[in-house]
Amino acid sequence: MSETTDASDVKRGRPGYDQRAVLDVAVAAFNEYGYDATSMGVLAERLGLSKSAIYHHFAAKEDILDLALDEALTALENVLASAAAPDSDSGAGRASDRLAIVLRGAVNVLVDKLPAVTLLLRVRGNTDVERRALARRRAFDRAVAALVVEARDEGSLRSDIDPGIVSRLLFGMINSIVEWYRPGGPVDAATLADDVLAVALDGLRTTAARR
Amino acid sequence: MSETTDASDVKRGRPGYDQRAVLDVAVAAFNEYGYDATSMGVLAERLGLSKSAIYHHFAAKEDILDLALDEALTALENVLASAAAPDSDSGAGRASDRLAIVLRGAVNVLVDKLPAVTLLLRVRGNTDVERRALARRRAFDRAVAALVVEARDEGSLRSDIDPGIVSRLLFGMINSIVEWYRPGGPVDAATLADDVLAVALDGLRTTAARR
DNA sequence: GTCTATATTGAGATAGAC
DNA sequence: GTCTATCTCAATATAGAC
Repeated sequence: MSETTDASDVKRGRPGYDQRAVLDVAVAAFNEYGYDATSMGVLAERLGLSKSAIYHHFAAKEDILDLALDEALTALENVLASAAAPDSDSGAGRASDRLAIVLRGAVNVLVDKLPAVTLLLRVRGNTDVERRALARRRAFDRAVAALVVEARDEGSLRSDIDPGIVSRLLFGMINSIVEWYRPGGPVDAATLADDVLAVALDGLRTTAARR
Repeated sequence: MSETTDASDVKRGRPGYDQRAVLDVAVAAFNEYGYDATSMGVLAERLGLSKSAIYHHFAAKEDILDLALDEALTALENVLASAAAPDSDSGAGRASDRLAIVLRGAVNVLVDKLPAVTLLLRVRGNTDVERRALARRRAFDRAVAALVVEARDEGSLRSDIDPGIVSRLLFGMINSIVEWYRPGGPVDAATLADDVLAVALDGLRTTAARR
């Protein structure tokens, strides 16, 4: 798995792909066509390689998926860890503050690692690789749901809606960003995170229009 | 396509499937494994039929997809039509009222036709059938986005967030319901629609916690 | 690190009997 | 409306040379 490469190894004169370059092209294709609908043949075409050359970098098609999913999941898990760490700036603050940190962090990860997270969100659980990824994703969701319960219990969040539904709707909103967000577009990650938090916490209705 | 069948034709003694019964089983499988990952072979297994028997009901695998997507899209388009009709109870009311009708209607369609809508939301656009479905879906999204603009312009919705982002986040939240909602579970469609509207319009934060 | 084969499996779909 | 048998093609993956 670990390649002894120096930095100059990335993007050299002729193709000469390394694992990372193959990964990026593959993940982009997976997101475009869907994992199953993407054959090693079209991957090879996009890379300008033969199919067999890809097998020099990955032992199997599913290993490409595995590596991409791990990238997304690790980033998300780090967000949770940083919000929970007592030594961080969020430390042992109010649950609602920690929740805001996690939501903002999730939006940032999503934008930062858009291809990998997009792939993760489409995993169905057909194979062992996919099931392992789903298990890690569910653990993340459970941790956020627990944070929502905490925030409600401390009085920061409304208590008239089931916290399970709240956290699902929250992440439904956040996760849907992968469907339309494109880097380099008109909206940056920070603005996007602000908007998500604004809608989620204060809603869309103007104060004038509230009954 | 149109079968001259009476009502007693559905579910007779021996298998004796009609198109609808095949459709339902197929769509369930498509949602479980993904369309591409679902072979006619496993479909046949689930139906207790041979592969070739399925071709008596549908000329091609993609025709099954086509019919299911049309079901979901027609239902969503009807929601729009009913909210826009000047003779309906929503008629030519305020844009925010019509928007609320559409959102509530979309949640109901989603719950009512959960398998078909789930399938629709996962379409990538690889084939003509999928591209046609995506085009219809985009038209729906555009109509809702226009309604959001109207509601903002009349002063009902906050104007500090781009209306394009607002409508995307709104439908991100609503569409994500297919990921976890299961009929017969603890929450019914009406409650769910109430919760979605409550979060979207008024937000999660308690009034006490607002700065 | 890449290539040209090729092995092997499983896919969607058809023919034609019952 | 369903079956068995089969066609055809494309998929993942491997062997072994350069």
